[in-house]
Amino acid sequence: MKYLSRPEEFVLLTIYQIEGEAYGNNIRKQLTETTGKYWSIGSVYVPLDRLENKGYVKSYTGKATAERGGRAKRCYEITKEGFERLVEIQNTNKIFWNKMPDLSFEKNK
Amino acid sequence: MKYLSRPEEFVLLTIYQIEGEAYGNNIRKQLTETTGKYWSIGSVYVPLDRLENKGYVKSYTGKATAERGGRAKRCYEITKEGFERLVEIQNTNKIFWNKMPDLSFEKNK
DNA sequence: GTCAAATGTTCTACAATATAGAAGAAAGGG
DNA sequence: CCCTTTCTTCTATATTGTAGAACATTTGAC
Repeated sequence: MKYLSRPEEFVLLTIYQIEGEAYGNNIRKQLTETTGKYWSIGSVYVPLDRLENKGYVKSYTGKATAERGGRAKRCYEITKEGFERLVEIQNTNKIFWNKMPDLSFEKNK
Repeated sequence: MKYLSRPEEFVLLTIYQIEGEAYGNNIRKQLTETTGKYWSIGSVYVPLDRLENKGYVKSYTGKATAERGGRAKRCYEITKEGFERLVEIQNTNKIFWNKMPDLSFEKNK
């Protein structure tokens, strides 16, 4: 097999979707909002590191212009390889899921 | 967080999709066919066990009527809890992916 | 200046999962 | 019987998940 894990997928996808600078804290907030679930610090930063090691994202030091203090941001952008992974995941999702009806509807039958 | 892992998701979904008896070897063949990738024995059976431990599937001993000998099959069916998980995954996929254009197309722009 | 608050990241560590494949079990055909 | 086929169990290592303490940096208030 060898797909990205779910957390890696969601982090990667979030970087792709965020408009403007995508950095750890930011990504974490977005994930919390999108999923409505709690994301610990580690469950964002660790996958981020691993994605970078695998070459799917690369980082640069963000502008230190924080609204109210704060440490320098480490911003991420997706690489070509990372993008290709996303395409692959999207295709896999299609294959597995497109044949499925809406299950939350199905449930009530 | 706490979603099912990818392998668990795919195995569970495959059980749902298979018509007739869903047992390990069967599921493995189906996964290979669906993804076009190699699935080792363990990468099917281990998630299966874990899904059962978590109560998302339950098993029963299948009919020993093999076409040409063979050990008794252990067949699986999805439980109510397992189905609810699938619904949840489908919803999460929707949230994350529905806003995305077709990336394999996007790539060529 | 210096202290507290705000914003971010690094690091560590243990739990859980992924993944491969050797070995074992059962049934049928010759 | 024994070989082939079909199928599962078991085991073991590598990789990921997940949480949060600790640390770093900047700003505003006084």
